[in-house]
Amino acid sequence: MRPAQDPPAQNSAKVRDDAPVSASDRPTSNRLALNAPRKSGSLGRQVAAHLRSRIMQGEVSPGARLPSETEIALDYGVSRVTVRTAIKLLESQGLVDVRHGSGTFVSDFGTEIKAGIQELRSITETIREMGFEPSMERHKGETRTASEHESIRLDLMPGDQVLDLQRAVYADGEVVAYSYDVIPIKTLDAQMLERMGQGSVFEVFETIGIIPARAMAELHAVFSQDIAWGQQKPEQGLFLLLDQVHFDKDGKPFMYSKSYFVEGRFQFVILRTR
Amino acid sequence: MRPAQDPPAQNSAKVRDDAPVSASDRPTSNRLALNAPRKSGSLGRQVAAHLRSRIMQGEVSPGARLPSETEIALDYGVSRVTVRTAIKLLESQGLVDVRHGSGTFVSDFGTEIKAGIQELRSITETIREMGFEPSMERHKGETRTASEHESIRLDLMPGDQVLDLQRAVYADGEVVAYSYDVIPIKTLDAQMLERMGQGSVFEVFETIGIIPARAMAELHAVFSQDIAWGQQKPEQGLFLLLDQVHFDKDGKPFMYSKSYFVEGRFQFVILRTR
DNA sequence: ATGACGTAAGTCGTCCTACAACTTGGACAA
DNA sequence: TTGTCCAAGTTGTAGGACGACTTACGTCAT
Repeated sequence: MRPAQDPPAQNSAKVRDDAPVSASDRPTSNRLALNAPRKSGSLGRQVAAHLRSRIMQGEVSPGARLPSETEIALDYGVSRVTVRTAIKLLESQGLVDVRHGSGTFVSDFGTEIKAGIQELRSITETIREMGFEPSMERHKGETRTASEHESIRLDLMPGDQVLDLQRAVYADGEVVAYSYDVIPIKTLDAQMLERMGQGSVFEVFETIGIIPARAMAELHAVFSQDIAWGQQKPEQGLFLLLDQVHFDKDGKPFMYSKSYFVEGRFQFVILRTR
Repeated sequence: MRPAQDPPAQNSAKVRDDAPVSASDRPTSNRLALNAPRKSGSLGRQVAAHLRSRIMQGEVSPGARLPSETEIALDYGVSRVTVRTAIKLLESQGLVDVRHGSGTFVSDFGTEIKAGIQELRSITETIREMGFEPSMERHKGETRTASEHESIRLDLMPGDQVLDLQRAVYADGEVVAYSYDVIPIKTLDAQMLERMGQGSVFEVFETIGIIPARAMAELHAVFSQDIAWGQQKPEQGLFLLLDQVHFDKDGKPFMYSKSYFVEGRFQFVILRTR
């Protein structure tokens, strides 16, 4: 799985149009039209999310200048302070580049990245955003007692029960990863347990009010024949392991997952900023 | 190399003192005392850097509340707006947690992370910050013509010369990574070329005014016997490859590096935020 | 015609003041 | 004891103002 993204033609011969995007071919006002992404968080975050989606959809091309903060503020009907917090957020994500006295520009990477590691999304969602059709196959889904190692990471009492999910993740029918998830069943009923196995676990969590806020992950290279299974089991046995614990906004861990990405099938891109 | 950091005792039985840090046992004012980190960037960034170092040095313990924005503003002699931009920056780095109506709290991770992938630092510097003594051994250091692949990534003309650096990176005398760096020699003189081989290449770049602003990296798992060399060559042959291009603030690529981290010797921690 | 210079407009950075939205803890009444 | 309400403290947003920086453009001397 290597989405549309060869050696990113950074800034070589790329045309840079430094003129702000014309306002003619888009709605005359975005006031109160914060409906594209979901409607949560502070006003600044909402504006950030909306700007983000506009950038992602290519309304402003990479390298081009955004409208000035004042214009955006008028456009959305918010104060310039709010716009600034929104832009600061996008800047910290490497999506835009703010230059004192000059303007705010869409980063040359930005739009291509999307699936950077630093953004907290489910694998399923990431695959879909990259233009592939995600699917899953459940290999195992049973409740058992948490191991000591898992109890520590998930902040559980000894003997607590967990849901052990083992699944293969596909993109357009090709296996890209093997997922080993462990979820405390404290706050789950039978119906939830069943739904967990189907699609994205994050969507299920969302329905019960658990929204992921942070994840603490370790990266490892793994060489083993005991990880993959099924028809498409890759012969090489080389994986990139993302070993992570997910936390909600209150800092409570709600899932411990080991994701083994088949080397070469999934492109990990990291944008590091100062 | 597994620095002091076992299963991070997240939020289990950790004592949370929600009282702001007392102002008695530290300088009564931080006004104009922005000397701890280097003195660059906007005022907001300076304040952020200073707050960051204060947090890192444990002046405020994880989970504890920071002084209010108003207090900090008075303390540093800046406006509350500036303090807010600083805090927003720290929040985006996952260092603090801002709660509306309640206060700003030091993240439970925060202080332990430091060496996350997302922060742009040299390997040398990272090792030092983790409490080890970094050293290097040069295996090769010669100039040659750039390959086509390298020319594309570094935005070079065909036939341009590059410095090919092959080094082993040690932490407390133990090899942790093998570094393959490619640097265009356009803007380098003979003296610089010599210094490149010694310590951190970033320090040399800094002296000639090139400051890294972004890096675009790919992650891969690699299994090969042709990467390591020297006395301590690990027998396993399993590496985590960080394949990255470094850019300065103007978006010009100035180095292409492949860093092969020996699996198990170097802990990669990623903090993902919403 | 060409280049250096100064000027002015545009944009982000910072400041000030004020109020709204939210959280927390304590006072108070049932 | 329990529940409700209120007040104080903190972060979020607003509006206006000015400083710092960048860029484009016109002027002027060469």
